[in-house]
Amino acid sequence: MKEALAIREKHDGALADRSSVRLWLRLLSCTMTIEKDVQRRFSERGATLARFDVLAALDRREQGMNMGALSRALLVSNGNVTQLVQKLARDGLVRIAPSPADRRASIVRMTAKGRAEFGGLAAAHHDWIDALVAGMDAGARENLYQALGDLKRSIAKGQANSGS
Amino acid sequence: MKEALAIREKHDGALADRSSVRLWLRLLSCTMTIEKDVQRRFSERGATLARFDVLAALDRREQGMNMGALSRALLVSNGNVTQLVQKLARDGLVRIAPSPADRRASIVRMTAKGRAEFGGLAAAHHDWIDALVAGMDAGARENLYQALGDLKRSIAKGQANSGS
DNA sequence: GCGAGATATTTTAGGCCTAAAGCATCTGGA
DNA sequence: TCCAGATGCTTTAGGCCTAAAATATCTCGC
Repeated sequence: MKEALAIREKHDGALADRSSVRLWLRLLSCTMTIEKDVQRRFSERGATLARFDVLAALDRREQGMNMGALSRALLVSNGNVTQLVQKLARDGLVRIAPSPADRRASIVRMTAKGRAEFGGLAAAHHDWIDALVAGMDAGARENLYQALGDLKRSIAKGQANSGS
Repeated sequence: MKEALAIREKHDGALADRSSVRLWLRLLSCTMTIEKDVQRRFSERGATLARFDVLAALDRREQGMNMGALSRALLVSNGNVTQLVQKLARDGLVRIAPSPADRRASIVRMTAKGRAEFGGLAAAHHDWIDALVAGMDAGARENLYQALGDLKRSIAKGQANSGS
């Protein structure tokens, strides 16, 4: 019965014969488990992670952001941002205004309603994350953070070496 | 210009005031960067990660798996597996047979064509992963692997504590 | 044997995401 | 001035994923 709590790694046993792949599968497994947990909790509150991410990017940017900046900040495609922002605007959480400087561009700002919604979700969100990492002491957390920093540098190098 | 290689973390600066959230955002950023890279490379070969995962689960299971087992192995919903398997069957990479023991169930097996396709993709896949972690020495990789093990245990504990 | 609930799967409706094509507008050089 | 290419955004077509409802079948206790 204590197996019930173990987090499973995709294709455990198959493929995992190379250490780099084993590392990647474990990384993926941890991330997906957390992400699905967070997604589920958001959806219980009628929200989604993607919409939350948009609001987070807009938070404390009183002056707003245009679509391209949002797309870059969120690491998602332009078309995706269009879709998310239009729905957020329909729901009154953001407002889209034409850019005075460039008629192709629009400026997206959070509304008061958006700010209120974001505030509530953000508080819940970091409580959830806190709970998921609560089993690690400060040293273990810092160690993981640094190790991920190593990975991050390695990824940047690896991507640079193998062209676009 | 050297900023161009830096991997960005979502809502850098906002939200990241709690160490647990900073850790989570870095984890997410590393995972997403690798995953998108892998996705892109698969799609250049006319494949997708989701389909690859199904084939990987079926690999060296000569006797096949039923849909539920696949769903559990891949950590995705039943409906999702139905859809993926039906398309793989259409493309001749897997075969769906009725279970002799249970008329509700079906047994999915990889075909020779599927096995061939999987072999090629699997080889490429671990080369890509190798390249992405090549910037870390063996010690750093082992350290990250262990640190992710800590996280994994913490997640399991955290989920257990906060009910389903 | 039978029926209630469990189980295996599929269907449906809908959200997220991308690449590529298309449209509008801007900008810099001839 | 004018226009070619760059840029900002939207649309389209399509893949991934989920939760919940619907089907079909199984199983177990009476």
